[in-house]
Amino acid sequence: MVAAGAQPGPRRRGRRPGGSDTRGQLLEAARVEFAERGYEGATVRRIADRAGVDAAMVNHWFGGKEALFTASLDIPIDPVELLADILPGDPEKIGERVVERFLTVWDATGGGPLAAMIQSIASHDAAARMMREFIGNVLVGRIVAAVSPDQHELRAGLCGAQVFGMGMVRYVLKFEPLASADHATLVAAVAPSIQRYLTGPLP
Amino acid sequence: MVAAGAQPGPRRRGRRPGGSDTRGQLLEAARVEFAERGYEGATVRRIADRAGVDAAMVNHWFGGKEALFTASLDIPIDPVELLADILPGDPEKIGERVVERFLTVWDATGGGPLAAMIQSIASHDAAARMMREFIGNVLVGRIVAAVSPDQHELRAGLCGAQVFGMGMVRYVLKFEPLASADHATLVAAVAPSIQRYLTGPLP
DNA sequence: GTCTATACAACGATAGAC
DNA sequence: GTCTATCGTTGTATAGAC
Repeated sequence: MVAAGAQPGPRRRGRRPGGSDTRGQLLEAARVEFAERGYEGATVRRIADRAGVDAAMVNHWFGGKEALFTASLDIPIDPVELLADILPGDPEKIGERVVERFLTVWDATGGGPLAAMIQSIASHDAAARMMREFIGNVLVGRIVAAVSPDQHELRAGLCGAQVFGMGMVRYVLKFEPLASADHATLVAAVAPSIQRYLTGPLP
Repeated sequence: MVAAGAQPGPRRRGRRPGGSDTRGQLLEAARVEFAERGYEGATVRRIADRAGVDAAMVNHWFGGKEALFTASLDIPIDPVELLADILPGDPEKIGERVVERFLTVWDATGGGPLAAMIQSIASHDAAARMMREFIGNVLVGRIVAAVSPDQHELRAGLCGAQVFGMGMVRYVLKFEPLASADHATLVAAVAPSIQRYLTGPLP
């Protein structure tokens, strides 16, 4: 579609006076768009639109769509807050806190971002690599480092698989009654598995 | 639609054998392409090419790409074979057989189809609905119907979540060492959870 | 003046619709 | 088969910083 006659704001060409943070605004817009639409669904033009700049700025500042994507994944969520909520307390009940916490986070967002993230992971190796490193080194990695006696990486993978699967079935597949079950039911059902993956005996 | 070539000889009674089955060939081609490339990755032209017909046939027979997609999902895999391999034997060891069986299936395909399926589920409501019904009514549904004492749907969802998550982390995310772990290790680690979801006590 | 940030235009590719 | 829309990308002119 051609630009409509009513322009929302004729953007001037040339360098902006003052400190314009185009790069930062592109990053912010990219996080939203990638989260909402996945890697394929998000378009460079739309991200640039949201940032209020031209699409060419993506190439200028990042080199392309993929580079923008990886750059935007630097801090998807705040791990400090998450870990501060999970780690303190009885180590024998950390499985319950993990399940409860992820349910709370995903319930709030409605599952859209989770579906977008899964879609990105499944369709783009770069996204899979990013998420893999993020889960292993930051999210689950720090949990197992804090509470697991051995085999930290394997435990992290098992724990991630259980949490990921629960999110997928509940929020993406929307499989009933799991999709509508309350937190207490799911915590009681799933937490023992998480607890065993984290602190229980492993082969 | 073009009929088979005019053949010399006496006129046959009844339905003519070898009539062109454009619709069926499109379905078959669509299953392969959708499985290999996901919904977005598969193109109407390529499916039609594989079927040996013109792309316009997709519109003619199905009405569009999405309708072809849903139609192609009718029978993704053969559930009879799967269940015949899992159900017989000690009910207390069915968890082990479930894990072993899915690992074998997915190891053989290398995870590509799984990634494509996950991508389709995450990006298309129609795919999610299809898979939900397929899992609930056919795959896991028959397992819980055979071995679970109660709460069949919840148990099916929990079981599906664990299996799905394991496949996602192992084949799509490729999270080590889980991605390279042998079957025995994963069966020993995951089967107890599956077993509890299927036959154990639930809240 | 030089350099950099910016917007605009247009290109080649591709996919879906008609 | 053709048409149209849209994608990511690139080239280029311009406005302002230094």
